Amino acid sequence: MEVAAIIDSLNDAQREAVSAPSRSMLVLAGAGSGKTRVLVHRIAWLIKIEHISPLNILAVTFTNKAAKEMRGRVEDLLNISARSMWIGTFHGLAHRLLRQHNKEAKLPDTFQVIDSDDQLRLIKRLMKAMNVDDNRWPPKQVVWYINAQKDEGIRAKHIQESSDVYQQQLLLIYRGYEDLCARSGLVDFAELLLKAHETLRDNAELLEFYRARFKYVHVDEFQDTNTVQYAWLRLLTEGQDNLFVVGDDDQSIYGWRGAKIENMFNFQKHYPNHKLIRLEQNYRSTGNILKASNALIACNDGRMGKELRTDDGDGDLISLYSAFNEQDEAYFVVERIRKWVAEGNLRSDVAILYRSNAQSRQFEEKLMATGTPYRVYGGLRFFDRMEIKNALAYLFLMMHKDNDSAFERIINTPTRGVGTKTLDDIRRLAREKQISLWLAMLELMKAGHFTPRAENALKGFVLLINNLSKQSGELELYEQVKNVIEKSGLIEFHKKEKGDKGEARVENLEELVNAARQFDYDEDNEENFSELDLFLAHAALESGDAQADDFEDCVQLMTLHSAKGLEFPIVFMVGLEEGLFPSRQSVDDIGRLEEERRLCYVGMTRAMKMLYISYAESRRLYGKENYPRPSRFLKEIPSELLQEIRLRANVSKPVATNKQTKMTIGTSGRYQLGQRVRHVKFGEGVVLQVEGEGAQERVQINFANAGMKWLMLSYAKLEIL
DNA sequence: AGACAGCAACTTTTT
DNA sequence: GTTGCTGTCT
Repeated sequence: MEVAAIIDSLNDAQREAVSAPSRSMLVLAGAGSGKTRVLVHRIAWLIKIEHISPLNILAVTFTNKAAKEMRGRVEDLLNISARSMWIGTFHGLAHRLLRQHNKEAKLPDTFQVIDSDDQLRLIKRLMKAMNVDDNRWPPKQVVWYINAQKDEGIRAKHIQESSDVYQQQLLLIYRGYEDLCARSGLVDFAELLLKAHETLRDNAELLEFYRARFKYVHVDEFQDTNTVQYAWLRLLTEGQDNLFVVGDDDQSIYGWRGAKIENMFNFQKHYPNHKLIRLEQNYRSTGNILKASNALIACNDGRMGKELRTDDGDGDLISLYSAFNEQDEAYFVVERIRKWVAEGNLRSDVAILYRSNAQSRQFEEKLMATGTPYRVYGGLRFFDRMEIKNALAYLFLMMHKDNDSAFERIINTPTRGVGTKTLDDIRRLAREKQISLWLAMLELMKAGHFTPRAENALKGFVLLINNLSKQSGELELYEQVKNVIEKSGLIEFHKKEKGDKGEARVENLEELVNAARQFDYDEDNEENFSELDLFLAHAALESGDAQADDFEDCVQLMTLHSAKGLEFPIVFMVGLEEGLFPSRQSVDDIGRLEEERRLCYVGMTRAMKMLYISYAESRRLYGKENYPRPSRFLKEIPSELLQEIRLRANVSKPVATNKQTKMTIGTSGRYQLGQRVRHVKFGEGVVLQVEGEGAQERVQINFANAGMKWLMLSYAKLEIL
C-alpha cells in the first residue's frame, strides 16, 4: 500500500493531520468535517507508511459504537485485522487494564463492574444501614455527589471533615460506600477510570511498560473528557509528546456530567510542541445551514474559533414554524414528514430532535395516528431492562455466591415467598458477622431460625442456585443463559404478567440467549477469565446498543444530546422556547447557557439538506399551560436565513428578529377574516372575527349548517380549507 | 403478595 | 399530566 491510497481522498487540512511527523496534535474538527476519517486514516498512515506496529497504537473513544466503527474502518482501509490494536472506550480499556493488573490495582481477581442502577441500589441499602434520612440526602443526589468526586479524582480521604452537617454526611456515605465496594469487590463506572489512573500512577513499572507500549495515543471527542480521563492520558503520554486528539469545543455538551472543555485549552499548555489543525470544510450541510450555525455559535465567548464552510450551494432557507401549542407543532412536523414521504423519500431521512424526552410523546401520538413508523432513541437500553438484569443476577449469583446485590435482586424474584421479615433477619446477621447475605442465609437455615414456610422457600432457592452452578460447567454460555431463564422461573413469571409488557419481557429474555450466543469470547480475553464472567462484564459495560431492531424505514426521534455524531437529510428541531431550550435551569448561568447554545449548534449541524425549527406559543408542561417566549437562539440566527412557514399556503417571509414583540396568532394571519375552515362537528364555516392571544385566542365562525359559534382556538380542531 | 392510593418530582446520558 | 416510588390495605 502506498501513500496515495491513504491520503488521496483527503482535503489539505485532513491530509496535513494524517501525515504529520509524529508528535502531539490537536485537530479542531468542526461538525461534519470528517474527524473520524482523520483518525482512521492517521492510524492507517502510522501502520502502513511509518511501519508502526498496531501494538503500539492506542485509540480511545467514549462509546462502544464509536470504538467499533473505528476498528471496522481501520480494518477496511488496511485490509488487516486490527485485533491487536487497543481500540476502545475509556471504560472498556480501564476495565481491561484492571483485569490484567488486578493485583497492582488491589482488586480481587473476581471484581465485578456495576452499572449506575446497581450503584444506586447499593447506596440506598448502605444509607438504610447507616440510618441516613433519605429525604435530606436523596440517594440520587448522593450518587451524583460520589461520582462527581471520583470524576475529579477525589477520594473520600482527600475530603476535609466539614462542620456543615449536610456535607459531612455526604462524606461519611462516600467513605462507607468505598469500604463496601472494596469489601465486596465492586467497581462502578467512575471507579474504573479513577482506579485505572491510580494504578498506573502508583506503579512505576507498569507505567513504564504502557508508556513504552503505547507510542501513539489517539482520542476521539476530546472535548468530552473529564478530569480523570485527561489525567490518565497525560500519565500515559508524559514526556512522550505523542497524544493525538480530535475534538470540537463547540460541540461540548456534557459539561453537566463532568466533561471539561478546559481540557482542550490545557492540552495546548501541556503539549507545547503540539500542532493545531482546524478542519473547517464541512461535507454535510448546505451553505445556509452552516451560515446560521456559525452565526449562532459565534455568540459564545472563549471559543477556540472555527468557521464551517462548504463548497456546495446555499440550499434552502431554514424554515421556522410558530405553532400555537405543542399539538399544533407536532401536527405541523408530521404533516411535513408525510409530504416528504409522499414524494417518495425515506422516513429514515427525517429526525425530530428535542431538548427533553418528555417532548417525544406529542410527536409519537401524531405519528401513530397517521400510521407513520417511527423509532424513539434513548430510554432503557437492552442490558438495563429489569428482566435482563434479573437474569444476569442469577448468573452472577451462581458464579459468585457472595454477591449481595445479585442476591438482593433475585432472592424473591420470581416471588417465592421470601418476605421482608426473612430478608431483614438475613441482612442483620450478614452485617453483624460481616459476611455475605448468602452465607448469612445458610447459617440461619442451619440454626433453624426460620418458620417452615420461609425455610422451604429458601431451601428451594439454594437448591436452584446450586443446581444451576453445578450444571454450568458442562454447558455452552448460551445454554447456561437458557438454562437460567427457564429453571429460575423468570420466563413463567413474566408470562403471567398482564398486558404486552410481559410478552416483551419474555422476548427480551429470549434475546439474551441470542446475545450470549453471539458473544465473542476472545474479543476481550487475554487472561483466563471464565467466559461467563466476561459476558457479565460485557453486559455492564456495553448497554446493548439499541438492539439491531427491525430494519423498517422509520422516522427518528431523539434528544439533541443523542443526536450528536449523527446526520439526517431533514431535521426538525422543535420546542425552541425560553425555559425549554435553553432550559430553565440553564438561563441564569452563562456557562450553562453557552452549553445550551452549543447543543443548539449540534442540533442544527445535524441537518444535511433541510432544517426546520419550530416553537409553540403555548405549551402544556407538567399539567400547566405556559406561554413561553421564543428561544433567544432564534434571534441569534440571521433573519435573512430564515423563512417563516405557514401551513396554509407556504407563504414565506423573513422573520422579524431582535424584537420583543412576537407575532401573535391572531395577527399572524393564520386565521384571517374570511378564512374558510372546517370543524369536526360543525362542518364548514367562515371566520368572521378573531380576538385574544395565545391560548386565549378565540375566533367567531359562521358555520353553514351549525350557525354562528365562538371557538377557542386552543381547543377547537379547525382545518384550514 | 398483589393491588391501589397518595405523594413528590420533573433536563440532558454513556459507561 | 405523568411516572415511579412508598406505604397501606385485602
